[in-house]
Amino acid sequence: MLGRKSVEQATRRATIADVAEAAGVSKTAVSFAFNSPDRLGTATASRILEVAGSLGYRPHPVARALTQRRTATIGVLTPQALSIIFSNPFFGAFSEGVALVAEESGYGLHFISPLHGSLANAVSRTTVDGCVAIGLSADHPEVDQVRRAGLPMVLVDSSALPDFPSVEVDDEAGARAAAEHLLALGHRDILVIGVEPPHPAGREDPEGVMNRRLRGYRAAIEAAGLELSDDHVVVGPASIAGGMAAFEGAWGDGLRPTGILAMSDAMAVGAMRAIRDQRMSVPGDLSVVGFDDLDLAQLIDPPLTTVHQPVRRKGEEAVRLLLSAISGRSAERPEHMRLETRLIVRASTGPPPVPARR
Amino acid sequence: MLGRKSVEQATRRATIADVAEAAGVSKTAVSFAFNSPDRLGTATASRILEVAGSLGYRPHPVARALTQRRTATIGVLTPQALSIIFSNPFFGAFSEGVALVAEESGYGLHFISPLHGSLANAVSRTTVDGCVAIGLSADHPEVDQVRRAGLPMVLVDSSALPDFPSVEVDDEAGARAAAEHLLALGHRDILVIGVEPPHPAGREDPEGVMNRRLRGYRAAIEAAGLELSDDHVVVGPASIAGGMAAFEGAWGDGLRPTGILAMSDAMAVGAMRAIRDQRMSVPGDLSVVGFDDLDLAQLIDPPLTTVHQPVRRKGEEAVRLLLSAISGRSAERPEHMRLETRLIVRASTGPPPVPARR
DNA sequence: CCGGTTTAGCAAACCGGTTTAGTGAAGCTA
DNA sequence: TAGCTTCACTAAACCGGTTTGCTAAACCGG
Repeated sequence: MLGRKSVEQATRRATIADVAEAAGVSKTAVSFAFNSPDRLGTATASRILEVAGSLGYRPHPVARALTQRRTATIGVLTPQALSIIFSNPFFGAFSEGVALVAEESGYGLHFISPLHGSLANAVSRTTVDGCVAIGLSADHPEVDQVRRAGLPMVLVDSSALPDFPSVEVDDEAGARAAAEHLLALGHRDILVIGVEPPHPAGREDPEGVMNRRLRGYRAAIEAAGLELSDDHVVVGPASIAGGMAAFEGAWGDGLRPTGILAMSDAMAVGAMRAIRDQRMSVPGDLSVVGFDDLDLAQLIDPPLTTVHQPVRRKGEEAVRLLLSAISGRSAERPEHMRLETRLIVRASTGPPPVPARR
Repeated sequence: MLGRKSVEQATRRATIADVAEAAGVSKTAVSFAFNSPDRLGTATASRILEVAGSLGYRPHPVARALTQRRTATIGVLTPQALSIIFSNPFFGAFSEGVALVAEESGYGLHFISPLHGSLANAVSRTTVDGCVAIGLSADHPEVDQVRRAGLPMVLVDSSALPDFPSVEVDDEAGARAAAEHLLALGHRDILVIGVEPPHPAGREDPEGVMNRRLRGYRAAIEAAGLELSDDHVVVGPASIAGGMAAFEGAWGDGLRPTGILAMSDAMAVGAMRAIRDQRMSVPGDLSVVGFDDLDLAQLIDPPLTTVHQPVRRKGEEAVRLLLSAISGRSAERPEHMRLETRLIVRASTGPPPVPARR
């Protein structure tokens, strides 16, 4: 019975014209009854609503969005497939911040990934009032398409573009602090585990997060009179598995560092797991420093020394900037926020082992 | 300069009529050029596309959605605010599965939470082709609204409704296996840490996940000739903090269990942390069993004994069912899937300590 | 060179709402 | 009781596309 009923309703959804006819009024009146009841007589308004209810009428959201030029939705642009993104705890924390501000302002969230290869393509099919792009390199062709579409956008963790507002953190200073910490403990042989840029290799953004952090590491290392050679920088996807693979690769190549600088907590955790698999201990044999300071970092054993960045707040601020751009009350010049990072020392770092075997 | 340019474009976005006029053709021709170029002469089609490009024209997605009656978007309905949901690793894994299937079918993802209190309200404002609802109790009034709106929907982890397809797991069997494991190890005093239903308290769903798992635990305990008293069941939000608080509360009330059955991995982790704070060890002093088997479970120390459920696959299957409902090729009767659970024994469980103090 | 079929393109209707400009009746002032 | 407002409501235009039905020209075989 229910089944049949729902089939009938799926067949033909009630429209505003149906309600108008059933109630013996104009479409305008029905629209008023829903949107500005004070423009109607009390009796008429409530009768219309009643009729509408009995017909199961709901204003069609798409039609409404068309006339109001507003979808009450913001898009989150990600450089990778969503199925990869959602397994990344960093992204979860970021989304938390995004969701918090979006929700309290009555906006829904739409996640947009490079559908069938092209982000621009995906964006142009999508019904949003504006979007937050995370980790998009600024020279991406997609960015230009968005610009031409006239869609408000805020960039997070991208090299800043003058005409879009942006939110980033002081990656370089954070990275430098992490490296200085290891150096101060006495480490001299340091391996950097970097996050692989998701973009099709080749065009690499010199202002991307990867390179900014690398500059910080390198600055500290060179200030100590040492050198960071290219073979001491390995990369992989920003995941636990990626961290394991990166460490195992380097170890297999014969590298024997005493300290590891990982560009994400997830990779640091992966490295720690790989280290344990080699029957070595953290921080006894190797020290590990992460980046992000996710919940994860305190959770594991030993708790991870890492560079804290306000991931959640990045999401919040990005949406705030976006909402003000959408409402048109944005400043003359787009705002560029740079948030702080700081080193959190926990138990995954210590002095290097006394040189026994080498 | 760029700034001014983008302002101008934001002022007035090119429409299909603009392109038609500039190219000296009809709106129809422009539409054809984009959607079925073979209905136009090759020269005309490419000229139109060129003109469109120079004007920065993109078909307006909302207008397109209106005529095509399709938004290429599916909604994910959550019972709690998104800012809470995204911090839950269970949800991340579930979303992964959802995203995987949605993306490969060309659908975008829209997350819908109880905006301003009402989920139904949020749903009716949202432009989606169908939705996946997770953890919604079936007697929710929202469900009826969705039914009346004629929107295809799939229920996950809800008590199944006959006229909506659904995906669930065998919670009861999984819970029973977990309890039997503790009992077999010799535990006699067991504390259950349950997930608090997110709904406004009062109306509790006897077929909800919480109660299904509780039945499983209870069945095993009673089969062993013991009893699970009400004060040995504590609840809290399904998070690490919730697990800590739940254990601390019970301990503070004087309970001294030797085994803990937690209804989520996150709560189990929280309990383990609280136990360590009390200077006790897992599994030496207390054994802990989780539920879900997230990545988390293998990551922590000691690795968590837990009930595995195919979280990610739940997301995948739910979207598959939804897509077939959307395309109208759904079966006469909605399909109800029940996936398997199984106990994974790791290192967080062991025999109870020999009775020393008591 | 003729009737029939393709081809290329257009005008108008349509999707389902919102909004503007206006109309007739009732209420109020003088 | 004329003239001005206010009230309750409506017809028609509009948002920006797609789709249907049609026409005129080009093509074709005989």
